[in-house]
Amino acid sequence: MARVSIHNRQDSLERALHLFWQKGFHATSLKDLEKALDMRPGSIYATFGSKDGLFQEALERYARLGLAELDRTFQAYESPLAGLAAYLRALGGICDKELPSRACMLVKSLLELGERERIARDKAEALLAGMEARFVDRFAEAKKVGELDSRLDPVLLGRRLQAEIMGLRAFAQRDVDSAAVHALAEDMAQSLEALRADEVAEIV
Amino acid sequence: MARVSIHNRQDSLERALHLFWQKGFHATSLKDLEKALDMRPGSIYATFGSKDGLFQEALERYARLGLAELDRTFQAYESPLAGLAAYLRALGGICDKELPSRACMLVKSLLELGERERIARDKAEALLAGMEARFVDRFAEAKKVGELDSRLDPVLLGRRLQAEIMGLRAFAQRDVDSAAVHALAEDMAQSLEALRADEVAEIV
DNA sequence: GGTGGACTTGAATGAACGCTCAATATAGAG
DNA sequence: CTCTATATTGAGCGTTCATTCAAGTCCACC
Repeated sequence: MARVSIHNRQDSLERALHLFWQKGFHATSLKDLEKALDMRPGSIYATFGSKDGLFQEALERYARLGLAELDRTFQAYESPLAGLAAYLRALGGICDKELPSRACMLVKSLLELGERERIARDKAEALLAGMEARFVDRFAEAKKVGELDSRLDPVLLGRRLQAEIMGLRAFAQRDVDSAAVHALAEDMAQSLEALRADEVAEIV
Repeated sequence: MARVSIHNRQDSLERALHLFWQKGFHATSLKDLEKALDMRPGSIYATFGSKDGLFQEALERYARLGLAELDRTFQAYESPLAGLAAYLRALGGICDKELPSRACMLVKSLLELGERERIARDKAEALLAGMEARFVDRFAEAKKVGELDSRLDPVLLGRRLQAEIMGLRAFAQRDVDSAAVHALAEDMAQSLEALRADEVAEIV
């Protein structure tokens, strides 16, 4: 038919995600994107529509990859609580990885975006709600299999866990040493494991 | 001598703080500031030097007010743990107040600012470290008066508390209802109170 | 080996950005 | 009242912003 594209859409999106995650929406200019994607403005607009559109797709990709990692961790542990604790401990090693940012991109977006970027902001909120639901679901599962005391509320626990993760990653964004982040994550993981029904029984 | 200023520096700074806290550094333009401060660019630059300079002063003011409120809460409670729990519960009502943002401005800045605004970023980090130190100090005090088991580490507890607050306020930034935030804060407060030495004894 | 059509290019757009400075206004000192 | 010192003004600086589009490029197909 016609000329074939020299760019892989997924790959371009991955590079854009890297940049947006690192610098945030406002601080990432089209110049930056042109360089990172090795595309001229016309191509970027033909492919993604607008800077906002590209950002929203990047957000979705970020959340999709994050959820996949979450599920991978959960599937590696039969026990829901153990899976959640393992996820927390894995987050403790976030300083040792080479990432665009140690903070969660959804939280960065939630805090950065205002009324003028409402659509992207709402998307970030929705994606965060989706992650929260995943946590809630695991706690509900833990309750079902008797790991969790029946008096505990999975919704509250899920929110609390998400809040702890947000805090952990915001803390990691500071220029602190890796050991401190590991210690904090370990502490959170232990609190989580302390919810196990047989242990809770002792203090109720 | 000469013409007297028609603007109160503190008042101008307060208005700038309001704007920066609400919209963040990048999304706040000089046009916005001119309107909010009712000052023309020349006056703003004569008074504060630059947009960065104004932002840094706003950050400092924010932290100073935040620390003052912290200390006010602590002084209202003889027991360190009770003071910390009260501060958490007060944060639970953050949705009911009219604030520029429900998220912490220091965290917003930490997540938003990059290499190009390094000075302001470092300032935000330092101010966060200062708040963390305040929490650590209260936990150390709790340990000293025997409220806290001697095996617990005040530094870790302080960091954990700060992380929880960061998470709580990031959660509150989402479009959730006030009751959910109250419940989350209450849950965190109860975890904190469960650290009381006499209760810890039961599970150790 | 044209030719059609999708992809790419990059100069150009107007708007918005942070910021400057010569001009102006104003109040106290003499 | 005049002079002087400082505060304020706002037009305008050069730059950068996101975005557009006419022109050019290249491949599949006839």
